[in-house]
Amino acid sequence: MDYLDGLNESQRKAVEATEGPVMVIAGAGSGKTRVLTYRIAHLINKGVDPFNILSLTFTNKAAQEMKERIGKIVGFSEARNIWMGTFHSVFARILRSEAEKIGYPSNFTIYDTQDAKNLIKAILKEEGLDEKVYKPGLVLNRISAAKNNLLSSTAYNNNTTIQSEDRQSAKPKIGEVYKKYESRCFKSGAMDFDDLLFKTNILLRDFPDVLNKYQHRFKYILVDEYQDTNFSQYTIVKKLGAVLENVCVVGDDAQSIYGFRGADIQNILNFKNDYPDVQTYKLEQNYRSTQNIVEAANCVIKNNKDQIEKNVFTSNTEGKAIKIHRAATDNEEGKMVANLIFETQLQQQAKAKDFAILYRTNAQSRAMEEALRRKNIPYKIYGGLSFYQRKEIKDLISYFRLIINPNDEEALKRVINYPARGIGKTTLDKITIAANNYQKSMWQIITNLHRVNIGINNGAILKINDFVSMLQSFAAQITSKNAYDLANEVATTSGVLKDLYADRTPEGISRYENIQELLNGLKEFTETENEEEEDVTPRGLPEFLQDVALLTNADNEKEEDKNKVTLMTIHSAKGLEFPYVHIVGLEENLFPSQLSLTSRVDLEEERRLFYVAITRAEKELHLSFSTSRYKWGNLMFCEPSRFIEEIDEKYVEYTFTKGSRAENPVKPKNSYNSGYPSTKNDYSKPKNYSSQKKNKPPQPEHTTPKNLTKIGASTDDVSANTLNLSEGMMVNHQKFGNGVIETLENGKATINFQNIGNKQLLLKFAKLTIVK
DNA sequence: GTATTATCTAAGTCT
DNA sequence: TAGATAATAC
Repeated sequence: MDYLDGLNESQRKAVEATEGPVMVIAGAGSGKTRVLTYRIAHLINKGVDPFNILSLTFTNKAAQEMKERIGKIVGFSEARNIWMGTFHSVFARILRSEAEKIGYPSNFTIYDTQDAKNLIKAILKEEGLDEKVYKPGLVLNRISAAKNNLLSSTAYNNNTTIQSEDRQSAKPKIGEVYKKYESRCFKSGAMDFDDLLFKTNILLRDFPDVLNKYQHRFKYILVDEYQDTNFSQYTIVKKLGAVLENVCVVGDDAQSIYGFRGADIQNILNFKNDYPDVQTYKLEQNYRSTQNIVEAANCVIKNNKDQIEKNVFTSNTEGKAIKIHRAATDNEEGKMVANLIFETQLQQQAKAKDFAILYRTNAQSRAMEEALRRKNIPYKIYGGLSFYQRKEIKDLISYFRLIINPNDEEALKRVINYPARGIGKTTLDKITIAANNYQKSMWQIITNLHRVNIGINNGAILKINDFVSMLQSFAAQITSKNAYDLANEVATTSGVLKDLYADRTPEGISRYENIQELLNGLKEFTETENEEEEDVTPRGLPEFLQDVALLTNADNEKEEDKNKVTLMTIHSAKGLEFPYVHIVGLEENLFPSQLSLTSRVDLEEERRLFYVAITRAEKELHLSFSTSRYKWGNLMFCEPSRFIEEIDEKYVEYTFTKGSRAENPVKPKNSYNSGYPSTKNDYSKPKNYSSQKKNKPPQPEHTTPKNLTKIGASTDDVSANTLNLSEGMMVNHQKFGNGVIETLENGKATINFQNIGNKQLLLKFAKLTIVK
């Protein structure tokens, strides 16, 4: 089999060891995907039915790409039958066909984080709990962690450790919220992300026949990125593989970066305890990166304690030194990176798609975007708000969701009064209370208003009835119309299109366009008539909706986005590679994150994150930091990240003089290498300013004038206003027109406007101009 | 009941 | 600074 010839010794062994438990420890860039691909292809060539292979990947995109690669070896008609996808999407699919067993409808809704948070908020309100104490995000995290450890709300409430934890954090009612949350989701026929795994576990635990069925269906199980599985996922794999034990896990403990999501690095460290006769293979040769990059990554990771011993090496060329850049502000950093990319593009004939800018937090993308835009460098951003999470899209999709599952409470609440149809807060509150009283869903209440009097006045009842019959008429068309036609009908009849069209502001126009884009997507979906599947069922709305909630931006990359600079968080860069990589924002409290500094475990995860970031690079790696940065609206000083220092100096090159403070960081050519300072961490930052304090720092001495005005602009304007104004002055306000200042004290002014009389304004917000 | 305006608070990573 | 929510005006 000639496809095996392209593999090295250990890769080949890992591919050929098809029977029994196998663990592949794959260093970064060591051809892990290759092994997985060939292993599956090899199984199929050996006669294994693709339907009997379950391959769990970390993203849907990875699954898609792998399928394509396997298809090229064994043929696409075979490859498409493999069960392949993320844990979430594969088990969502299985849950749909088995849902009734656990009391769910097969058309259950998948709640995304937004939906889940909204539900938590509603529950907090009903329970009279203070949102400031019980922060919805935090409560949800707690519930999520519980589910990932397979704790139901009952188990949560009976667990003394957890209860005392919650009491100690002054949030003893989280357990009750969890209980309500659980039952509300159930009543709504909804599962959140964690439920997809949690309920799968319930299914496999309580229904031995189902477990048995899947144990024999999935004769071969492969799990990619095994180091990032949580207990819930681990248990699923363990159970499914318990009979045949053909479980192959691939991963790298050094790249475990999802601890916050419950991922347990012990799963991979302890794999051999679970399967004593495991065959272990280590892939240690890196084919991706230059020697400098590989060695730098090794330097960094050796600072961590817990790890499986391995020696990642490469026979690639030494490559260029890793460049370290300093900037004065976050915007400067953006400019600098944009300039570097621009220059490299010219000098090395590189394409835009060869570059990636990686950051720790999504908020950092803004400065990068702006700089790239100014230089006309095409870019694309992953993460942040996905298309499907935009308000207008979610609104329309909520209609779709309701058509398919009318009990979906979060969808109902979103659209029952959007566009405005006179069903206000009071009415909604009454419905909610009734739903809770009768233990029914909101939909069940509003479709039975003629039977129970819950104190809604007749006018409102009429409006509700209109809404209900509109939805019912949509639902009636579900089989007769294809997804696009029905969606169009919904968008028009519901008034969503009209409402968005009426808004002619630029944002409004873009919202309208987004809806159009969604409809276009649906059209395409409808027209690609299941060409791959044998059965030619027309694709309706239910099929489209099935796992929209699980889609991310990466999953629907457009053709025109192919040749663009990639901007993403390091987390989402996992598994990817780029010739030129810029890691930005290497500052203490940002990377490593401030929240990680108190525990060794968290700090080690940050370090692994840095390791992941470094090892994305093939040819060139640039690290940059800024000496000041906006945070929560304040300019703060930053210290360079400790991670920079962890790389041996022989692999790096500073593009500025560490001791001075006057370098222009944009021009690396003649400024690097000139004299390292003897003291560590001396990056010319004034020592008396701690980045913890929210002091307003002095202006950087040698930044460009342009930048200076930009930093100071907003604050200066305000203070100018405050300083120059005095009582009796005539000022102009954008909306209120001209008026005379009557009083003026601590940032507040009472102004007598000619048209509307007295008004109190905060000078911080009011954009006043002096008339005389 | 709805639309506009003022005020508050938040930015850690993802399915 | 922005988005979410509370307060206020209509």
